[in-house]
Amino acid sequence: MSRAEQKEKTRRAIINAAFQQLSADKSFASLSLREVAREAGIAPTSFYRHFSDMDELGLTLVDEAGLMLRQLMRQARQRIVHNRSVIQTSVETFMEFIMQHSNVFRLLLRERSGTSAAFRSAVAREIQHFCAELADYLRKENKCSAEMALIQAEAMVILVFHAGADALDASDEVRQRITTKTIQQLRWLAGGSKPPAA
Amino acid sequence: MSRAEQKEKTRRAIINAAFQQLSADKSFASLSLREVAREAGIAPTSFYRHFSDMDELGLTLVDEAGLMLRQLMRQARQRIVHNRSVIQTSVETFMEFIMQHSNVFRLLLRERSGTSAAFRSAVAREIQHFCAELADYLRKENKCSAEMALIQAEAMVILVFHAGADALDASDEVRQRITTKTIQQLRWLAGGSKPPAA
DNA sequence: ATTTTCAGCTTACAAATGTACGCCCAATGT
DNA sequence: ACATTGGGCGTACATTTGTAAGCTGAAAAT
Repeated sequence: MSRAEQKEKTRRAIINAAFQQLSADKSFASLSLREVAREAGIAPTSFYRHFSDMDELGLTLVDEAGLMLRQLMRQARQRIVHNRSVIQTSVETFMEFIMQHSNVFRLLLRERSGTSAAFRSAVAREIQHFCAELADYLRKENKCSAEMALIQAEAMVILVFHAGADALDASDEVRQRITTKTIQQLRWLAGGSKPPAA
Repeated sequence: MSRAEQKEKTRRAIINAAFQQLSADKSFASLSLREVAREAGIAPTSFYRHFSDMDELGLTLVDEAGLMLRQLMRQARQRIVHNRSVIQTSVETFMEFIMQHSNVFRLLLRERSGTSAAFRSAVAREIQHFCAELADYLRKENKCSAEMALIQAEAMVILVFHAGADALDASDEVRQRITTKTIQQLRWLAGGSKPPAA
């Protein structure tokens, strides 16, 4: 194996190790360099060959999470075409998605209001992308102003993300109820802004 | 000073020390027993005379935060009577409140989706109280079902809390914009549910 | 073929942490 | 007046942490 390939491989091992350790009971902040190195199967000091410190690793994780968000958005859009309710389809897709990538989602959720300013703004940036895309869709669909569309999109994203957070630790049955509830909430938001004066 | 009085005094010193150390860059999880003890002006081992461990202290903090939430609710209600818009008054009161008690609010915000299950459920309980009170108000005001009122209240609380989180670290000007935005979002929610079919 | 590069290792150390153990002494109980 | 209680302290120890220094061996460059 070439040297570059090998290096990339261990780099991924570190990233995967970090994601793996992120669970309901373990936040990124509570993760230690040594733990990650152990899980990745390398010596603690070898970590520095790839990242200058844990923060740099963290920002990489946030970037990866951002990629996943975009993937989610695409997936939701594809399903919308040949289905009934846009909102219902989107929320259900979202729920499926976060169950599959729960640790990625947990990272975004926690660092969104976490202790590191760098992390907070990195997460905020990713979520802004997400909101902007949704706002664009809403604007075209509802013919409202770009400003209102963005405000509406932000509210929707907050509600969906929050529902996701609750759903992560819930049973299938409770998750179904959360989904229904969220759909209702989004419908209120969507309905309220459609007619500029009605 | 009586012994009981003295004990209560140090207990409060510990609690205050903990709240003091909670800032934008310091979560409860990243707080160490020794740090708290140092700030409170006692020896590390004296901590155990009041709390069996940091978790017990944490739950106490959450309880205190819950008390403050109820105080906030009362304060908002008082102002509503002799003012114009209910939503505007409430959101503005909320914003003022969290600026005054930012560390208390930060605790609730972080532990809401934190790493300790005990904390999460404790915070969830406090927020549920808050939602229930609001839902009660909405039900009477809007004559909608109790179930819908609760779902609506939950959405509102999530949005307001989230706005609060953003506002904490923002400039006065940005905070004003956040306030306006939130009011708009709540109005959509409120408007959507008032007429059961319209 | 020889030199250079560099990912990964081992060893080492200082700092911080949680907490067990036991002493002290002033408020309380008898 | 004497005994007990209990809050606060100092000491001590095992762990865990981040990271500095230096070695090794194989891939890459010459």
